[in-house]
Amino acid sequence: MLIQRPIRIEDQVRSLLRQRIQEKVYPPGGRLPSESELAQELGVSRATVRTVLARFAKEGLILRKQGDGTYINERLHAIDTHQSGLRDFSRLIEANGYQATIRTISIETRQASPQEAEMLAVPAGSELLFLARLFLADDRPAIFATNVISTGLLKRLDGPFDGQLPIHQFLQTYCQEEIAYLISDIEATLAAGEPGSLLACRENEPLLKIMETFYNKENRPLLLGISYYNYTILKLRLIQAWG
Amino acid sequence: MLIQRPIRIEDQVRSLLRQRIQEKVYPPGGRLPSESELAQELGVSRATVRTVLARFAKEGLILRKQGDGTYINERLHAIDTHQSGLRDFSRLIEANGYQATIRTISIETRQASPQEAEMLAVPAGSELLFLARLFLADDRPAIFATNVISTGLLKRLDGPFDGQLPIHQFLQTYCQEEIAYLISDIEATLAAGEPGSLLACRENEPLLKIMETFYNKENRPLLLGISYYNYTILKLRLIQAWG
DNA sequence: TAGTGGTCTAGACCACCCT
DNA sequence: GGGTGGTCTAGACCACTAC
Repeated sequence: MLIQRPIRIEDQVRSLLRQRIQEKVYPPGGRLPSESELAQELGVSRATVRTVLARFAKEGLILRKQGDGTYINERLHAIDTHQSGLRDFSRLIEANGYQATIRTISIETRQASPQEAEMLAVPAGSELLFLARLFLADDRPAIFATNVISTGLLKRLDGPFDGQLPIHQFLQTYCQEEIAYLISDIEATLAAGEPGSLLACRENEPLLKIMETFYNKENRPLLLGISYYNYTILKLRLIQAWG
Repeated sequence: MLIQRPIRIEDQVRSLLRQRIQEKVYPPGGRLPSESELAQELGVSRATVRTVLARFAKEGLILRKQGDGTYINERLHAIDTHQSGLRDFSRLIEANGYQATIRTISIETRQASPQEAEMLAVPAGSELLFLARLFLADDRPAIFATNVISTGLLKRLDGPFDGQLPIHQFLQTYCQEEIAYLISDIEATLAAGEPGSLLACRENEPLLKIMETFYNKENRPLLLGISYYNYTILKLRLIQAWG
């Protein structure tokens, strides 16, 4: 039996089909079996297959044609379609074919600025944990990322904190908090100061600057992030399906 | 009867609920009626209501809590959650509370560069239609956008072409082509030359540069776009829901 | 315990594309 | 005509939260 109960069937179907696409069991550019065939083969309902395929279509991984069939997007079957560029830098770096390493620049506490206090909805001057990390792609500095979080959210105030964790896992591990959504503002800026030197940029070289706020389901702001991309090493690439 | 047949029920439900949220029939931050109640009120199945709500949740417009209810995200109920920043500039400008106007800088034909020819999958030196437009927010230049398309796709070779159309409508109108998906690469650059002067930037001011390729369902590249954002006027803001 | 959203099924009918 | 994806329904059961 390919599909078994306790785990969500939808997840199993998604993993299985993604794996088959990546391993080219279904040839790039070729056609997938029909929804009914897949449902029958896996012993699940057509509706379940459809929710998985709908998600793939939204990522651009497959192209669906009414009255014809479902085709694998050969242009995207190799690249990362998860918008990881805005949430998991290690994964983004590895998806681009590099070895990802994380260097922790600093983990320290300090007081919130008025602006930080407002964005995090904490009293002015509250204590914040400040985390600065450098992400390297094959040992070349690619992204400099800083995060701040109210120490009031931490379940343990004493370290050590694992600087290798993706930020959403950091929140899970140390705060038992789940991210519901995030807002990203993207700007351009000139290399200068710490980001410039850590990313080994020439003076006044343009950099991408991304400011993020993470919220949980109660709509409470959990975390702020400011990241600097050296886009000459790493593309910030977004895929969007229409409709 | 609130919901009627010929038009897709899902679309009607989506429009209706979006309208109610925007008009604060359901108060910001408050709770929506349950799925069953909505289904009953509108005379549709719960599954249909759920597909609409799932989409809203992905846009971050609502927050869903199992065992509790569905809540309106007051933080986002006012702002545009459609990622229009990467596909419909007029809409983006208006969503930010400005008056949007489009100034056509040029519409002309020229030969494809080798790189353009490769990206559009046309023979080197093919004839391209080149379109340059400036988007103004309350008369302040905000986005300079250029597009190139193979003239081979045009159903009518002679103009005039309507420069006020969003680019996907341009493709529908003049090429009878539908966009299936697009790939956007985001970079930072320094203001210089035409983009710099049209956007009224100081020399060497940093700008966002977005390079886009649009494809149809047959995975054929239709159109290239290069856009320059003056992000001091307009934020490039992306919302992403987790999961 | 009652009510909510989350998962999953089985099946109907439609619109569309191919040959 | 036969097969495909697109839309929609009715209903079952589960996991979770509030009370």
